[in-house]
Amino acid sequence: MTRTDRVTLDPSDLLARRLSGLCGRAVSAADLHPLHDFRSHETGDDLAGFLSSGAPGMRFVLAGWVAESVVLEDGRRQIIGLRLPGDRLAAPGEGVETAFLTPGRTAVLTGAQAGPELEALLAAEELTRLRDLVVRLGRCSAHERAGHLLLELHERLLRVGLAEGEGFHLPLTQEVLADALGLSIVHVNRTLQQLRREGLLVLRGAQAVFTDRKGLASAVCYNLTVEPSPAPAALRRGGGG
Amino acid sequence: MTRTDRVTLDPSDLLARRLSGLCGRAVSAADLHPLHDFRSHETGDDLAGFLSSGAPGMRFVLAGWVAESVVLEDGRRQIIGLRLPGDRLAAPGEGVETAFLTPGRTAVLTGAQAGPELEALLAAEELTRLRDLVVRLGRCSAHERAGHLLLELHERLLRVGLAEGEGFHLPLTQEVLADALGLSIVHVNRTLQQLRREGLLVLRGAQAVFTDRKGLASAVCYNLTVEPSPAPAALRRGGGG
DNA sequence: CGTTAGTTTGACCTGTATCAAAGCAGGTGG
DNA sequence: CCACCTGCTTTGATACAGGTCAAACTAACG
Repeated sequence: MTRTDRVTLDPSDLLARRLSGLCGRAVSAADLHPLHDFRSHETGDDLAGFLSSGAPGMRFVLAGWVAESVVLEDGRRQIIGLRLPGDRLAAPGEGVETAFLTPGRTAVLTGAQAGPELEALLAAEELTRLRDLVVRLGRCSAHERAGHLLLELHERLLRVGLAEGEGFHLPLTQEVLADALGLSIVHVNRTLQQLRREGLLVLRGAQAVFTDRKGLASAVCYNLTVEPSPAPAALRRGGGG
Repeated sequence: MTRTDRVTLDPSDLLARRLSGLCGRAVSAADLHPLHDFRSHETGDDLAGFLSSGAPGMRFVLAGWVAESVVLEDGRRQIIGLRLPGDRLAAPGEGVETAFLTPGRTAVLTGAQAGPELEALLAAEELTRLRDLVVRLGRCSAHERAGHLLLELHERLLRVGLAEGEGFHLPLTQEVLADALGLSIVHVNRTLQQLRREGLLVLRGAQAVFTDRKGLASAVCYNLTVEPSPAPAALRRGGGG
């Protein structure tokens, strides 16, 4: 149904990959045995009650994209975080709304892995991401913001094996992008067009491909940290259509 | 020397006040016995090495204001956090620069109080503040940003007893405000003027006084959470010099 | 096919940045 | 005590990035 399926991973495998990268040591899928309480979610599902239940364990996204957003009284919306497969879902703060942007799945991790050590690493990572977002919104142009976000998403997907090479699946409408970037929807459209015109990016439906990732990164002050493995032939050939 | 002295508190008392508010239960100054390693700092002192030392315990600001900022290659600067007396100083993340904006003092808290429970509360608080900042930068006008920040600072000072009534000491240049608000320095100036013209605010040197705090709050979508105690006569009379 | 959600385009407006220069205050040295 | 810095604030003129409004286009879907 969605193109996400193209790259399919066992959920434990995806999470193991994610946590290995985070902890700096190997975490095998076997370690994640106590992954349970799998659930499916529809686009738009609000996770508020579900996450505030205070049940023990950590809840992770296994598939689909989740947005955390704040909505002001007059309707302005700001997305303060995007959660991708492998990311932890934290209890939403006061006034924060957490909802799936696509169909997706979640599960709960308990046991030794889900201890304070992991908690600390996840918290640090979220803090870093939030700080980057502050800088992006406070001091970057529309052009930079867009490139910056796309590069970040790509790297995060690479880390969990949901992207290979320079391309990735971007299931976001321009409206969602606008809310994530602090821009108007019309301006997002024009900004993306410019990135394409500059030969930095190709967008075909929900598929995004960097045509000059390093160039883009240096153009928007993004610090690349993940090396893409070369895209396997299967993906490169059959990719878009 | 600075006007901060006008409202002087015992450091343990200030910190006790801060932590009581945070934990939702009384924390007495006596509990904070293991407060030690007091240090004085000058304006501009960079705290990088000092905070990354990995020494045990939590380091707190006792006096003065600290800014955490990120500087891009081309010199653009974004302040991602302001630390006021009573705030914890966390180890700065990659690329984050932590420095005193005024002369100040710090100390280390160890022992039972400085446990994971407090750590969690502080982290949650910092997360909330960072999220507010994201919304401010992403979806608020200059006018709203400025009002929002001033209201936040005032409430934080109220909580530690460094402000009373509607006034507070604001030791920030317009350049620092600009970097905190994601605006140009010139525009900060004009924005503050507008707030004054609207009768919401009075600025006299480094002293800021709200003339219509509730009005301002509702004008900028700020959710007030702290009730100011009425300003004591001494402050109201002698206030400005 | 009509409907709906999303994207794209054009015209126009406004908030904010930029540049340059003038005021202002506190501090220093003559 | 005055003249002179130096850092900060204020003002004016001008340019531009990005917002808003409205409408056309596209593609998926029943």
